Amino acid sequence: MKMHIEFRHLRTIRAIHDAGGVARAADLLNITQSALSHQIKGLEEQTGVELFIRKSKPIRLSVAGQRLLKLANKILPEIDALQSEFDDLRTGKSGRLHIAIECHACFEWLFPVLEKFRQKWPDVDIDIKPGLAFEALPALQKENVDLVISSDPEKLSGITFTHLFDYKSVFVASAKHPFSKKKWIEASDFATETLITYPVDRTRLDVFSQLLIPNKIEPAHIRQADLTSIILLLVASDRGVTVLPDWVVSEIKNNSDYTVKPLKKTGVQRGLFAATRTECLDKPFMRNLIDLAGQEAGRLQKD
Amino acid sequence: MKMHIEFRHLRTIRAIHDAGGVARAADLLNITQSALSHQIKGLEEQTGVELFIRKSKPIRLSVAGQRLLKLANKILPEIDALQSEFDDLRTGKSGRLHIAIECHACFEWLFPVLEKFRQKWPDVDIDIKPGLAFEALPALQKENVDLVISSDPEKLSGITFTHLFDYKSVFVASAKHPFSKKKWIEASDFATETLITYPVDRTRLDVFSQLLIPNKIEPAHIRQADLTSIILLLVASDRGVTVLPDWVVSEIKNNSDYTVKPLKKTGVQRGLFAATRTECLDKPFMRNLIDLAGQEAGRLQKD
DNA sequence: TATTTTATATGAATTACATTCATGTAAAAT
DNA sequence: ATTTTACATGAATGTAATTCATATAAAATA
Repeated sequence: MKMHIEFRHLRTIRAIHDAGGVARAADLLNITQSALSHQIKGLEEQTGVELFIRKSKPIRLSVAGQRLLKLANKILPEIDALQSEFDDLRTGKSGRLHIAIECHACFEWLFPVLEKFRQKWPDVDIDIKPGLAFEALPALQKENVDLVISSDPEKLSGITFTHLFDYKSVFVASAKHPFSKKKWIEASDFATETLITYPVDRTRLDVFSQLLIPNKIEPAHIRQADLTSIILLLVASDRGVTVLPDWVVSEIKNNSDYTVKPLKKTGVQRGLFAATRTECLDKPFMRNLIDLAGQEAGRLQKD
Repeated sequence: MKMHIEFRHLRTIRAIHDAGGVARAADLLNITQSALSHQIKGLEEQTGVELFIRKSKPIRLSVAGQRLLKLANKILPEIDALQSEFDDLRTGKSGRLHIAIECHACFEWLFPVLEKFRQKWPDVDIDIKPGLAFEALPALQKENVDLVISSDPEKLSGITFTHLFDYKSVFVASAKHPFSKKKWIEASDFATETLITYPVDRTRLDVFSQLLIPNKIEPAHIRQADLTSIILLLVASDRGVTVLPDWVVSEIKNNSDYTVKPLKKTGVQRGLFAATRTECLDKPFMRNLIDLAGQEAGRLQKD
């Protein structure tokens, strides 16, 4: 009889020990006594050792049997634990939420959202994957990430874009800057300026994608800074100008150090979207994250 | 499809991960690709979670799949370890050696034997079970113990008695004791004496079973001591007399503090036996223990 | 001690289910 | 665009686990 040790056998050993006999164990396992008898016989042949002492009548575990029982007691709870982890995954109590962000400024509002989220869904594995500028949506399709924050919804099979909020890209300069007298800023105005941006690809910056590239304008200089607060510091000290989402500058709108102007006469309006695999929208935690993001956006807009 | 997580699945997950794909894993496991495909599909239905990401072409483990892999890497080595432990048990490299001793004085020569044995068979679980005076042989039959040291071989089914050595039970008293003038000691001589014995049942003491009980003699007093050295100390200071195996007293034979006499004119000769379950004699470590016991006995006799 | 009861073993039949075979489908590579 | 590679799937097959019917043997009981 060719046969491996299987979980069935571990359950059997445990049951025979707990129930104190094959017949009672059979009841416990909803199986016939005969099946168990065959089973342990097969197992003994497989392993080559006697697992039971058959000289007394409810049979007892031999030394080898006790060793096997020890393993059973170690292993069986682990599968049970695994199953309940899987249950959590299935019901959406736990899961993976790896995020790619196309829009760099979004960190500003995303972090508070994730903080709230983390408290509500402690079992969800949250991570932000950097360095996925272009590949963010393919990565989403390939399940390398689970959420992409993007301003450019595309029609992609299996991917759903959920609108979070709209914002305007606005020009920010020092209050002393000559452009403070202008009503709005045109693309050509940048030709003589030092533009301060996040250190990411141009295509991910609204000022380029919406204004400078279409108009084929190149700023006089470009300077990069990681953090929004650093950018604003540089701008305040007149080391350059920048373009930021309106909700980022809302806090300095009434600060006399800065001047804030719309881009073009009409302004540059953009939307922000949460891209997910469509089936992931069924997961409670994913819906909840999108809800929280919307709420946080509303809060920012009000300021 | 009703199905449990089985070791097969753990091996499969591991193989798919190691080989980097279902087809290669199938080779590794000497099974068809189709079988694995069915297998993992069944497993996913059972567990209720997707274990693989099928959007890329060699399929990759999902979060849940990685969790399962972790369990596989934890559990699979444990069965391998168990199997090799079972191999040791089967070949007799390891095993259980629980000993019951009917004759209390036997500790004297058994301990050095066990010490040698322990060094040669480090994987054998040695223990001495106390409190099995009468029940020693039934316990042996029921596999509660594996070796009984006994002076009274019986014909019992499945039990083999191996002769270890013969010894004489001899009378020991202080050199100042009046009996030092006697050629030998009779049962009736004990009627006036304080007899010092091990604190065990009379039937396990040669002086009673071979001399006093058959002759219906009761010593004047009985005093008990655990250790042979204590008994000899008491005897030396003339607090009583005792009866011990000759190999126990060999070391004090030429000591002028003691007088040693045979029991009865003919002496009381006894044999010592190792009782084991017959099938256990096939085990190398059991034969070796009996050999070692014989050797140790020879050494004691020479003194 | 004999007898009944309880507990396990076993051979044959059955059932369940894992595997294979043949083929389809879809992603990567050329 | 086409070929190649990798996985999926339905039906058939084969194997092994389970059941059924019954034997055997140890404990309990009378």
